[in-house]
Order: sequence, then structure tokens, then C-alpha cells
Amino acid sequence: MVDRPSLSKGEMEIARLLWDVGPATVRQTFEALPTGREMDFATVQTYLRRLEKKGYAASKLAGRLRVYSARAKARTVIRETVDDLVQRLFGGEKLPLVRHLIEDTNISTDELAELRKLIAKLEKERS
Amino acid sequence: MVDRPSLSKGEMEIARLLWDVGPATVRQTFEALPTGREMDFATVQTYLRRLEKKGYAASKLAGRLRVYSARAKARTVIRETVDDLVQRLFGGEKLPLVRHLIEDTNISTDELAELRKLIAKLEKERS
DNA sequence: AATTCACGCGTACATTCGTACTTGAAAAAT
DNA sequence: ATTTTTCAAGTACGAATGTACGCGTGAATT
Repeated sequence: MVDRPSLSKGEMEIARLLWDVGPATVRQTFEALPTGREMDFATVQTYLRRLEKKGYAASKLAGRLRVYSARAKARTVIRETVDDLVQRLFGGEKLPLVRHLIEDTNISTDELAELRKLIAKLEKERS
Repeated sequence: MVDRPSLSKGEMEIARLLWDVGPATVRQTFEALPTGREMDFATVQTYLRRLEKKGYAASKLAGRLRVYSARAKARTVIRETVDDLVQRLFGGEKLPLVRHLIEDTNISTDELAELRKLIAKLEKERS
């Protein structure tokens, strides 16, 4: 619907944090960065600003702190992003991507089992 | 290993064509573009040049035509690209991506069945 | 009260990206 | 032989991206 410019890689990382930690200040977002992923505070700030400009986030001042919150649902953004990747890298077919994920990344036995159940459930629902 | 700069979206599209149609001239690549995806001949040329510069392709002149061929395996590049996406958008966990693909994209019943078989096979191999 | 810290906001800046146009030469068509 | 088409190679150029710095102001610390 709303047709936003797509997310850049860096913006994706920050958007994900926002989905995770909910409405958050720059600092809270900054502190939600995974260990090992170092990025300047001001860089996070810039990404949040850009997310807002692109329509992925909203913000308001609470006192003198600006609080950002996600404006687009993770579900939706993930769909758009993955669709785009599938289009460009797999010519539009998603199955090869799924196959890659379960064959070429060392997926754990537990994960395999979980997928088996998920598929069974979906197949049951369809019949 | 070789650590190349990552592919841009546009470069991905062209890289995929190259894997598909094998060693190819600019024109052959250009003509392998999916219907509906229009892009200038010169743009394809630029992407191929950039792919080469980044180490994803090699080329040589055959007569007066330059023939490009993939230098990095699709498998590898797909792994790198998907890994990166999983890292940024899913915090490193791939299962949510798989789940998204089989739950939130209208996957066909045939595809579901195929996945079920694939999983069964993998599970058998592991035991 | 004076100093230091933290934050918002504006700005910066080199690189990459998307998307071509141009020029000159060779090949193909007339 | 002249015209037209086709390439390779160089160049272009604004927008997006990654990554911050600096200033001013209000809050916290000493």
C-alpha cells in the first residue's frame, strides 16, 4: 500500500531493533545493538531519522528525548524485502531460497523437526 | 575467502543472468532479462563491468565481442547474500526467514509437499 | 556556580548505485 | 562504397548510503 523507499542494509538493522525493543530513544536503540556490532551513537541517530523520513518510523519528543517507534509492521517489511531479494537473486522463485536455507546452512536437527511439524500442520489445514 | 564487496541489487539481477546463461556477451545477457524488466543495454554493460571489477565475473575479448563469465559460484554468493540479510533483518536466526517463506508467502501445495520430502530425506540421512 | 555530559539537530563527505549518454571504430546491410 | 547498426570503453550525474562531526542547549555532577 504505502509504498516507501526500500530499506538500506544499515537501516534494516536499526528497524529490527526498533521492532524488538519497541518505542525507544536513540540511546536505547543504540544499546540494543548486538554485541560486536559497533556503530557510532550518531550513526544510529542518523538511521532513525532516515527511517522516519522514509515512513518506517515515527517519533515524538518526550521531554527533551526523542522517542522513535516502528510505523510499518515487521511482517510487511520483511515480506517486501524478501520478495525483492527473491525477485533479483532467484528470478522470483522462492523455493530455491527455502532449499538453500535448509540444505546449505547447517540447520540444526531441532530446527528441521520444527519445520517438519509446521509443514504437517499447514498440509492438514489445507485438506 | 576472497572477500569481495557485496553485490548491489542491480548487480544481483545481472549476476543471476550470468549464472543462468553461462558465459555471455553483453547482448546475450541483455536478452536474458526477464520479460517486463526493461533496462538499457548500456546499463547491463555497466553492471557487467562492475561485476568484473568487484571480482564476481571475468571477461575476455572473443574477436571484438567481450564475453563475460561468472567467477564466483552462485552457491557461494547466495550464501553470502542471504547470510547478510539474515544477520541484519533477523538478527542472525534463519528459522524465522524460513517460517516467513512457508507461512507468509502463498506457497503452493506442491511446493509444500516437496519441502516435506526434502526434510524427510535430510532427517533420514541424519539418523 | 562552574564544569562536564548527553542529546537533538543540522551538516558533511567520500563512495556506491541506478541509470544512462557519447564517441570512435568495426561489422553488417544496402 | 556508403550508410546504418553494433559494440567497447569512457564518462556522467544526481540520489542514496555508510559513517560520522560540531554546535548549542539543557541536565547532571562536582
